[in-house]
Amino acid sequence: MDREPDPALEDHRTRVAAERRERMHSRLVESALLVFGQRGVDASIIDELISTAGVSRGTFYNYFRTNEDVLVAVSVAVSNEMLRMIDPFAHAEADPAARIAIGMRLFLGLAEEVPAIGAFLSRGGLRVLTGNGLINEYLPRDLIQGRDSGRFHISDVAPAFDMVVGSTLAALHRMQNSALPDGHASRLASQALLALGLAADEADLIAQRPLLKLELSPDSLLARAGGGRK
Amino acid sequence: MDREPDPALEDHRTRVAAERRERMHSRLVESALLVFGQRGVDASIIDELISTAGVSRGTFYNYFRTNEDVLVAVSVAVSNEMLRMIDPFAHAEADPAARIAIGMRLFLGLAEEVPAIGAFLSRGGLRVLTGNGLINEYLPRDLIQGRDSGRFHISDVAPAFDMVVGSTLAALHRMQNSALPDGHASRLASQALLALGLAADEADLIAQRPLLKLELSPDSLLARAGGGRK
Amino acid sequence: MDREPDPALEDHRTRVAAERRERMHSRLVESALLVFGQRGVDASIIDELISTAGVSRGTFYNYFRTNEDVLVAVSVAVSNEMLRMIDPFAHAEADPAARIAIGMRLFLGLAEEVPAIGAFLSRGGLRVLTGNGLINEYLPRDLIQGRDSGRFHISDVAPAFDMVVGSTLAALHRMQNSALPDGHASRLASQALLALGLAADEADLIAQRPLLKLELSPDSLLARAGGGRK
Amino acid sequence: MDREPDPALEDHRTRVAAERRERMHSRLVESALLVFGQRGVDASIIDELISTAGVSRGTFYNYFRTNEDVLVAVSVAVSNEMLRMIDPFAHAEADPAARIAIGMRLFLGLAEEVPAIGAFLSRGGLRVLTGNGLINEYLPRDLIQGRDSGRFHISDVAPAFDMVVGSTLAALHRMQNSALPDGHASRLASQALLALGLAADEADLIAQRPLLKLELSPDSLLARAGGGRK
DNA sequence: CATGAATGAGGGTTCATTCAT
DNA sequence: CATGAATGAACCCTCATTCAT
Repeated sequence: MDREPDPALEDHRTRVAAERRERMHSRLVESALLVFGQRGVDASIIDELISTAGVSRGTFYNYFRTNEDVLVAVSVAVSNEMLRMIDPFAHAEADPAARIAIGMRLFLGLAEEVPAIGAFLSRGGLRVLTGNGLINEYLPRDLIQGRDSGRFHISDVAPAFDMVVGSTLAALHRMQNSALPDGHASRLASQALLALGLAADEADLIAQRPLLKLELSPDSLLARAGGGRK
Repeated sequence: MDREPDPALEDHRTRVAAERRERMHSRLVESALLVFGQRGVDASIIDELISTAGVSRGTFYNYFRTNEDVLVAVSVAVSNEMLRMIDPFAHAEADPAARIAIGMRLFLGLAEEVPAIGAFLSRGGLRVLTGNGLINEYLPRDLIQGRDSGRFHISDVAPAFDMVVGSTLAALHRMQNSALPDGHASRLASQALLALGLAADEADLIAQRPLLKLELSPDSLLARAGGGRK
Repeated sequence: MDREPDPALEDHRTRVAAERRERMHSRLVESALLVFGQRGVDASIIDELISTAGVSRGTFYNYFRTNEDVLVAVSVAVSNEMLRMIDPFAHAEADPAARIAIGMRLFLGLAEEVPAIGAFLSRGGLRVLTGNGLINEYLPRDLIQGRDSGRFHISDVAPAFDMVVGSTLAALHRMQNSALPDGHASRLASQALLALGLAADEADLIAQRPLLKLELSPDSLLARAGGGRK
Repeated sequence: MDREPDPALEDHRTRVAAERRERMHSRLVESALLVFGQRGVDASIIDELISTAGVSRGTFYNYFRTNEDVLVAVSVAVSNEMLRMIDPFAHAEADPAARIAIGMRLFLGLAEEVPAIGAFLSRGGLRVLTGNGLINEYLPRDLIQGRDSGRFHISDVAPAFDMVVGSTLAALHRMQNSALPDGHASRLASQALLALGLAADEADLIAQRPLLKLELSPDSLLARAGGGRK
């Protein structure tokens, strides 16, 4: 007799509402990814974002408070998605050299496959790339493992990190003007392995191993953001 | 009060006026360098620029038309100044490997010595760095020479360019948060030489050669922009 | 699950629903009183009101339609509550002079006792005070009675009304910055009686009569709004 | 030969610029006075202000930064103007009783003469009235002088202050709905003098003395804000 | 050429109100 | 009835650019 009975109904309502919120959040993040890629990560995007996403001004403020908030959300989402794509392949390898080479190549491959991601990361540069764990977790771990196991001949992790990340980013930047020539990513990876102390023939071998084509799961941010297209 | 042509006087006037214009232009570029370094190359800077330079709004528009104009002017000025500092040392070397190692180290050294330059280039990233000939002219030439002479073992210039520039920029970015550890630049250069195909002991040898301290000529942009300390 | 009219049950349901409505309405009015007191009667309060009351946006609109609606409801509620407190004491007096003095003093006493009320009335000013019958009914009646009986020497009710109400409101305003000094209300009342034509010694006598402490009934708006302290 | 000669020209420029600034400031304050009077002192006025003043949005921000800034500026300007009008008359009187009566009557007279001022002060209430020295300086001084000289029989200045200010403000509020009846201000003043301890016949005599009509100097804020009109 | 007031487009933010669940 | 996401009108504020002096 007293109000609000039916806990099942409550649950249902709650769940449905949470899902709706989640979907709207994704929609905004997707649109933001596109806009940041086109206009740069420092641009004032709210107007263009809401028109791209087709929502009202007020809705934006129900999810984010500032431009910076959005940038962080997009960075995190991109970071998660890329790791989700790359990690399975990288972790199939026991050799840190192979993991690094595969990581570089898949990273550039994804950026090429999904231009929105490429543009976003290129515009964001090191600020976005090293600011949200996209790379900060896995790469140092691999470098340390390689050094400690004698696989790499490096006295210090930091310059090696700079070299791997910087090389990749420079190639990503190059890609924004014109498609990378065939083999660019492989050659970049091969150079990186050389720099880490591998012998030339082994570096080439590892960096040129055939790579499985990534499958974008159709509900991922990457797929929705225009993947498989151009 | 009445005009008497007097060609000599005319000339003098013209010359003085041109010098005044030149000084004001430099003053604006210097201020812009500082502001871009603090607020990023995409920031709206005119207000802060004119207050830093201590000139009026109208004066600014007598020298530049847009924000982008200023960015280009600063990029060119920085590029010229850095080349002017680095080139004499690099050109003393016949070996392209040594030139590249010296270039990377001096570049990072200058950025450390003159924080305004470091901040500006870090903020500007590849867009500024590769957009104004700062590096586009000298580095490819060295890479080609090294490849053709058999000094480098690279099949393609582009990945090598990406590696050298990207590594350096990543280190520059790292420097913005905390001073580079001793030897970081040398190790980075050594890695780069390794990647270009030099043997490890030679790469180390070249990358660790003692470096003369750069002298900032006191009227250079770099010196005025706060070099030598801060 | 199927409907069976059962009139008794119907009545019960109806009654319970009405009580629930009533309680929610009171809760909203209380919260609004607090918020108006803190932020001013012209502030946009809905957001803060619903969070203070702990209800949803939609619930608010089940009870009120506009900001102004709420202000009216609060004014009426405050008006009713204050009259309910003050009237018994005032009506125990036959002398209109005594009634006015007691009214002023109790009014200020209540505002001091229940800061939320004081803040609300001070923020609302004459607009709230003279807009909802809080005073419009009783004070003119007393002034007319006093004039007609020869107790007051006033030629016109309006200036006397302005004097009584204005004085009290100014004191209320003063109270918002720091507690009134002892005797302030009494002296104010004494002045008012003087102005109405009483002799000085009689005015003092009446205005300084000891006053019973008001008891806030615990379910009143005043008590719930933080009365009895702060 | 060197730039920027002619100090006379400089002076002229500077002076002209300062005058222009001054005029624009006045124009904005005038418009703000009107808008505050119509919409209340808590209203968001910038949009309406700039359209009333016929200036651009940016111009507003060249002179004020916030709504509150404008309110302060208007309060100060009104305060200054009113004092400038009233003071000469009040200071012609040696008797503090006469000064207070004249002050109350001229204040109300001005508010009636210049509806914009009346509306502004009524909307602003005690906050504006006692927040900017409009009254805080002169009234307490007169009250103290009257008390110390034995002219007034008051034990405390504060309640007397509240009575004078509160009465006047209540009358000002009344005036916003309909013109004050003839003699309202005089009767109010007479009551105030009674309350301060004067005898009834003397209070009446002083409060009913004929009053010179105020002359609004044509360049004053008051005149420009619609004085002499309705 | 230098100055700085004025401009107004562009973007940011709040908040009363609606409505599907 | 209660809920809270979505809406969009109405504000607020900045800043590149122009122009009279």
